[in-house]
Amino acid sequence: MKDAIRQVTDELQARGYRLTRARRSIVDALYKAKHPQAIRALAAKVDADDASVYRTIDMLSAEGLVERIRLPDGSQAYALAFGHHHHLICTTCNRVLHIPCKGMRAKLPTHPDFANVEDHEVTYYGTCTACVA
Amino acid sequence: MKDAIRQVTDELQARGYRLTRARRSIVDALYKAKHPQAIRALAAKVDADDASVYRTIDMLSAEGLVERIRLPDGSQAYALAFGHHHHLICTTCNRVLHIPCKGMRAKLPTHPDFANVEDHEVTYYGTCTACVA
DNA sequence: CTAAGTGCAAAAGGTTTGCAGCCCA
DNA sequence: TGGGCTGCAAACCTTTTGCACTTAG
Repeated sequence: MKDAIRQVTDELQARGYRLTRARRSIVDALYKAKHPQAIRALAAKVDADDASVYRTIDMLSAEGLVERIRLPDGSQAYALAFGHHHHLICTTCNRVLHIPCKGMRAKLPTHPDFANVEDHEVTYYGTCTACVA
Repeated sequence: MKDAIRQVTDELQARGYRLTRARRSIVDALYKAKHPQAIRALAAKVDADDASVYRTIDMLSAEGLVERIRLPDGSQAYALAFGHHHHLICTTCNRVLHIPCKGMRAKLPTHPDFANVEDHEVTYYGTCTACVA
């Protein structure tokens, strides 16, 4: 499954970005992490300067290669972007689970002041099995 | 419609909080604002110290009297809390529109590692009529 | 009257930025 | 080799905290 990393790095090169040690390290860490990573957590475990981590995450985010997840406490975490999906977040341990999006074309909302809907984001909050003690 | 403010202040007193000038000013500003307010924007227009604004927003948030809205750029904004609803956010001007939640009991998601879902949050992104130039 | 709440100022973090040097293509 | 990136360090901004004073109840 090392292909997930290759997929991102190849894509970066294809888009004209250089493949540096710092960037490899960051993509690698994002891949290895089982859960979305807070920027500071990422910076701590990566072979790159804090500034580079911020710069790289901004870049990957802008390129749509990582997705930003907003945790219940208001902080943000990042993960390699996959297909469109929704999140189940455990309000106890902040674990993030994914559910594929089945498509909601049928029930897109309408509003007099809104012209068109381009994207959507759904998050469910609850308790994961590990936290129901 | 001054009742919306009274509703919050009365509720605060009922819960044992003191009704201070700073708190009045903050609730008032949140009410008068047509759109959700970033903390710093709020602090700028309010008759209270920054520290008090942070403390008050935290408190109101914890009491469920204000809701936190996450804008597409990752920043957060606050507004007096109403009934449960979803958001339509214009990705051009950041305007936030509300749609009442019709209830999604029927289609709550399931996941082997998740015990129960207690809450949900839905946001649609698109363009508002004012921004489709 | 008296404790909750405020303002002030300092400290603590987090993020951004400028720039000299490095190193990928 | 050259320009994109990086590391470093300083600057910047936001948020938190301690404490003496104020004030709502």
